[in-house]
Amino acid sequence: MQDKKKYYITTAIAYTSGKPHIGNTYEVVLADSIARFKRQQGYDVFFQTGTDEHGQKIELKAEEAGVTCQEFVDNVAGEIKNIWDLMNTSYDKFIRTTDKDHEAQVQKIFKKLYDQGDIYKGYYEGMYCTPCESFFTESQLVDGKCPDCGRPCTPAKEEAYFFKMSKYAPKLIEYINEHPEFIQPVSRKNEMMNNFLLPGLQDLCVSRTSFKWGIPVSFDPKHVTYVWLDALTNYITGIGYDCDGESSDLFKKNWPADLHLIGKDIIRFHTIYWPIFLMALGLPLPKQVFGHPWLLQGDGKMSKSKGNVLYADELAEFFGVDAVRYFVLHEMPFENDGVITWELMVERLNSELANTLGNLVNRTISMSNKYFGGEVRNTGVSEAVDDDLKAVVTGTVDKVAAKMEDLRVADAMTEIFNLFKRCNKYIDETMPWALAKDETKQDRLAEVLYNLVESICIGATLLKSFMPETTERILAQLNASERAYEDLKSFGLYPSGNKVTEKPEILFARLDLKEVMEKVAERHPAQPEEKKEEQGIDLEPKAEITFEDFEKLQFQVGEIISCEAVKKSKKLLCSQVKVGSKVRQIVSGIKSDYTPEQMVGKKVMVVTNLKPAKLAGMLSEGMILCAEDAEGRLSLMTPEREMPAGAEIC
RNA sequence: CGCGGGAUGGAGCAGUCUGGAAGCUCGUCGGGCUCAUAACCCGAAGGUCGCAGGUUCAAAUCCUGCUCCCGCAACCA
Repeated sequence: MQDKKKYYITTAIAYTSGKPHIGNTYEVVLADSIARFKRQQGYDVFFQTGTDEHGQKIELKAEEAGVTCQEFVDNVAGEIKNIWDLMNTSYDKFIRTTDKDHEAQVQKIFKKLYDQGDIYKGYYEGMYCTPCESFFTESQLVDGKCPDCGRPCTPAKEEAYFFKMSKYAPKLIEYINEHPEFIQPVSRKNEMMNNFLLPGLQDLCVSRTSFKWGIPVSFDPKHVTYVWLDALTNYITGIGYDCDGESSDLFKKNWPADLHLIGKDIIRFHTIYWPIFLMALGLPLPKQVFGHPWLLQGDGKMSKSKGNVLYADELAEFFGVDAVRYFVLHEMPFENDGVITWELMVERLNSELANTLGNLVNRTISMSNKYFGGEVRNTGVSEAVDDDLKAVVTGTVDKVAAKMEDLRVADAMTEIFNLFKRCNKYIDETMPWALAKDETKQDRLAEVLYNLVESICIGATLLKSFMPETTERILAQLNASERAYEDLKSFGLYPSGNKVTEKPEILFARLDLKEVMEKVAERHPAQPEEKKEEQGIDLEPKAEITFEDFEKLQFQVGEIISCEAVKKSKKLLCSQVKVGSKVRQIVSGIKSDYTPEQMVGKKVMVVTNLKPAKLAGMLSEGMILCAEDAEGRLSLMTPEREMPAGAEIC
């Protein structure tokens, strides 16, 4: 037996800052369908996924939750793994970046790259704003001042390690040009080239001193490894890479990866930084990186109060695991983002899964039982109509394979469902119920049912990569075993005389949209707004101040003389405000609640001794005060009686 | 001129790279059938392919300009 060809596929590792929603889950299901299909085709597949567990954000989240970082990530990683398992994903390895062997390897890699001169110690050189504790580049400054607070910045340096990206850029450009299939979809390739590679790469900061939750730099422990060198390397450490040359057999067999499946948002890191790291380590580059689109939630923005945040486990509870797998795989286009809503889920489940597939299996089994006591016989009494059915059925595997080769998973599934639709049509063409009434046509009737059962077996086998459980359920009902991949083009392998189940089980029950929506509403009651008003709004109390502190503030009535929207900004209005005899300019973030026309003529409460600042390049001399409710709606504070501009508020 | 994505029959999308009869699913309407989960099969209606120019024998597709949406970033003194 010759060695099977290997296929190493990875997903991006999920960040353990919280429970993954359906969009995150989509990626691993997509990878799973590809991995399963490759296995079915006879590849020796290794499928890795996992979690990315370091960083400042996790440090903060853990602190909020009142637990240690380790406890926090253990918890979330467990949750992620549970969802991956629930979705029936067949990963071979679940790596965590807090795994000891990963951490050790990252330290070695860091050291190696440092020793060979690719990583050097340098400084964030930039303009530093002391009060804001932030660095800015020259270009970020507004009139040479801090874009945040408007105060002057001073040149400063902070120690950090950098990776010399530019050194490898020419090699990478050459590689990408010579391997057009490397970046998928192809449209992304130009984006990377034009925006990043051709203009010249900046060196990448690979360490931080501002937080602790990370892998320490072994020779300089006040630094921790910053995300990319830590996270991206999971693809090699997970299969046993060792940079001292002691790599495992698993690594030797599987590297380079055949496919990194990632979200379109991190294409840059996977097609530029990661290949360059690999070049520096002297390793071959992955064969392909596919930046898939996103699965968005419909109904406007994702919002907990609207009750429309979708999680895989809850969807699975409503619809079943395979229905959710079907949905995310089938509804996701190749290049553009897909949409998921409860309504669409129900529609797909009813029309494709229940009507087309479930009903087909059900009616076929029912007829076999009704006419032949469940026995399915191949009588050889064929007619011309059979030919097209057989052609479609036996031709499907190649079509599916072609689509999968291009990673067009949704299209591959459509091909399989075309097979099932063809079967439904075949039933109408042959009208078994009519044959049943004719004594002389019993053998023909048997043949028709045999053709159907055989077709369904082939279709069900093809479905396995996408809906593994459904495949099993169908085959069990047909009392058949899974077909070998190479037999999917051979029609007639279902054993003649075999018996199907007596009681067909409903594969997918139709759902009533209204009922589902009611259940959803029950579970996610939209938070009534009135309730909040009744309850009032409690704020985090600020530290007590003295009267002297208060006296430092000056409030006055201001009259808005004119007002216009600030270009380049979605939220800002720029008002000319008369305070006393002078007019000053104030920029405020209230565009969402007031139009410039509404503002003009209003008397408002103004903080007049606030240090002027620049907002979106506009000078703002003061602050117009507003009340804000829980939804962020604003209301100007205006005097209850007529008051002259400039009147003190005290 | 911050970055990016989008605009195709009522809804959701494909087609755009590599110009060449406008397609899919759902919905609507009409018909057929009754084995089946009121399902299945056939047919029909419905589109200025965002707007305006240009290139071409030919443009949803290429070029130019514009409008409107949506993310992200920034900003809510």
